[in-house]
Amino acid sequence: MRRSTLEEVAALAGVSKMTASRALRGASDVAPETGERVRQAAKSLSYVGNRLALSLSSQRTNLVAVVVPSMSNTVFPEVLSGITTGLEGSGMQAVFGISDYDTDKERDIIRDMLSWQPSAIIVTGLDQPEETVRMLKLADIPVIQLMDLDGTPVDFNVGLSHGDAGRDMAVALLAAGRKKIAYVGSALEKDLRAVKRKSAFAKVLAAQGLAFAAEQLDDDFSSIALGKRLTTRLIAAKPDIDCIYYSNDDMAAGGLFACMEHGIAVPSQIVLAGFNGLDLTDSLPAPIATSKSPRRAMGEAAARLITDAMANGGVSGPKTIVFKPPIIGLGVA
Amino acid sequence: MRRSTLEEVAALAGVSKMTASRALRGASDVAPETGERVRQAAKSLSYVGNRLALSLSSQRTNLVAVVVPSMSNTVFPEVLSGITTGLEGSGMQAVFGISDYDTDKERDIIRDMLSWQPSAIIVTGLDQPEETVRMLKLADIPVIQLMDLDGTPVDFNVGLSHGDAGRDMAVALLAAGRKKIAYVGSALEKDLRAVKRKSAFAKVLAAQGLAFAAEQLDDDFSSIALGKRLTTRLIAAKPDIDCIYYSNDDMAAGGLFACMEHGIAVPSQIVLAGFNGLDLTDSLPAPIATSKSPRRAMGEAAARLITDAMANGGVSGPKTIVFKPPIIGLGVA
DNA sequence: ATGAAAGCGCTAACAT
DNA sequence: ATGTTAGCGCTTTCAT
Repeated sequence: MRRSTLEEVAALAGVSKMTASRALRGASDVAPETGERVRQAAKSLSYVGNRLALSLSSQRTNLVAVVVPSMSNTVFPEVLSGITTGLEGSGMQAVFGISDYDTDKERDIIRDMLSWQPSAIIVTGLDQPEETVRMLKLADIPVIQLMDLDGTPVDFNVGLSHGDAGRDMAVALLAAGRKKIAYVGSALEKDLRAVKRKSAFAKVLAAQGLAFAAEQLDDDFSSIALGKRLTTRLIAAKPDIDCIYYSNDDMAAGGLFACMEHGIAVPSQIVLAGFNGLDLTDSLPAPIATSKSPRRAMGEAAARLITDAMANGGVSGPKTIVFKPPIIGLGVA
Repeated sequence: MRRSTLEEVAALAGVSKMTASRALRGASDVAPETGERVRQAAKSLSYVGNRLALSLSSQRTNLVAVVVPSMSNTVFPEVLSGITTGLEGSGMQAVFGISDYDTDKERDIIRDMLSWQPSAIIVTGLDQPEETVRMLKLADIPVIQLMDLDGTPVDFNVGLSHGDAGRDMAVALLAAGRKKIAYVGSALEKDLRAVKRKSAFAKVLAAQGLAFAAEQLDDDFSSIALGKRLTTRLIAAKPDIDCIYYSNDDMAAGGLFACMEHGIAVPSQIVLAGFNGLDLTDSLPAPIATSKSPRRAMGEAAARLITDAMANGGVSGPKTIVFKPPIIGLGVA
């Protein structure tokens, strides 16, 4: 069954296309009775407007393109959820793409999304290669770089400093009396923000004449299972450490399970520290320290930035929104 | 900076729009040297095609609309990930919408997605109200109902029987010698598939002259924290149970943490059973039983169904693809 | 191998 | 309050 068009609705209602168009958009200047007739006609034909035509004609899609690196880390679904919530009622609609932490794929996806003429675009992080940046600039729409602040933004920037997060965690753990700190990480070639945290953390150690007492890395993406495996390996190789800094909470949670299996008391014997502040962390059988990143809030802030920019016709407030993740799970800070 | 159009590219290359169009699509009948000139022109203008115009004109979007109830349960991101993987290289592109387990919102989102003229649509479950079903049928594109098989499909159907899953788990737990089985659930008014599992489970109990020995329910959506809270409440109220069936694995994992906190041995004293087979479950400090649902595989199967339907011009194989989730984490089955 | 004309389904802008 | 004209940027179809 071919979909019916506005023209058919108009014919059935005995009016012109324009009047039908106005009526269906709840327009101002349509006679109530005419409007009713049009709406009846539309209903009886099960008319569904064609947004391709609408957007091509009106030159506005009200689409917000969003590119995130992954869906398997719960962090990003939460961000997306924040974005959709923040966009609700604005007439804007989010469209998602996944880059798999691959900059080439990211470039292609962004190009693809831009071809749909979105009204704004949100990308993750600010470490896009030059070519991608150029595309984003040429698109001539609000560009929001989300999650990270450490770098030079193209346009809008919402996030937190991963450098600061790593630094703060190092300071906190040293303050808590930890001395022999190991690092456990996943897919560091891909996860640039984890690298930023790690480097800043290491710098604090270095300033105290310290260094990571041991390290376990893997190319796979973070997961509880991987955290468990690497931790098991780590404590076998280096049983005398008193703290482990992980690339994120998934890894740290897996680390906790490894410690439990090996009868290591957490946090008294070894303190475990991650990043994100996943909901999971407050239900765990032992506390792990973490920097609580406001994922939904960042998504909502990005959404608000866009709706504001749309409303004010491009004129807007600050281009950068800074979040500061508190450290939790370390007892008294 | 206004985006350049095909016309401008053509002008710069000194050819007609049509030739430019053909060249950029890597067309068959373009002189190699002409093609090169056009591609140069496009590059120098940073030309990005307008897919609205393309799709409106060609009457094909190659968009696959996907509507899932939630993003916070890791299950759905995994399904989406399976879909995108399965679509890769087919020229099709997935677009996601979230219904928040709300049938009205689902209807609106589906209507909205249909207005973009997708080439196919994937929705979750087959319990859509009549009005939504009518819209789906009228869309006149392949419709895939995913995750569930218990009901009457509109068109294609990929999933597993939640009734069977509940029944099988009940049989397995009884076979394992469990007698006093409690139920812990979340948001059952919304999560119809969890209800199907629960009902089928209860039916097996009834056939043995048994019933749930206790029950803890909550309106909130499933989470580890909620599972922990409800389980704590349950074991306080009814300490003599020997098994708990949960609405899903998140809840069961929380249940495990509650048991650990209260010194209850899992699985010797109480067996915990969930649903999904989340990756998390094999890293946990004690085993929980679960039905391992093939989430990525279901997504990929749906994607393949679509690419096949597109390729064969609508003619295709079976309309239904059945998955059977094995029960794991119960020792010998 | 290339081009011209027509049109996809809608709205913007200008009538009336 | 309603209609008319033009056109969004591309592809399809038919010429050449």
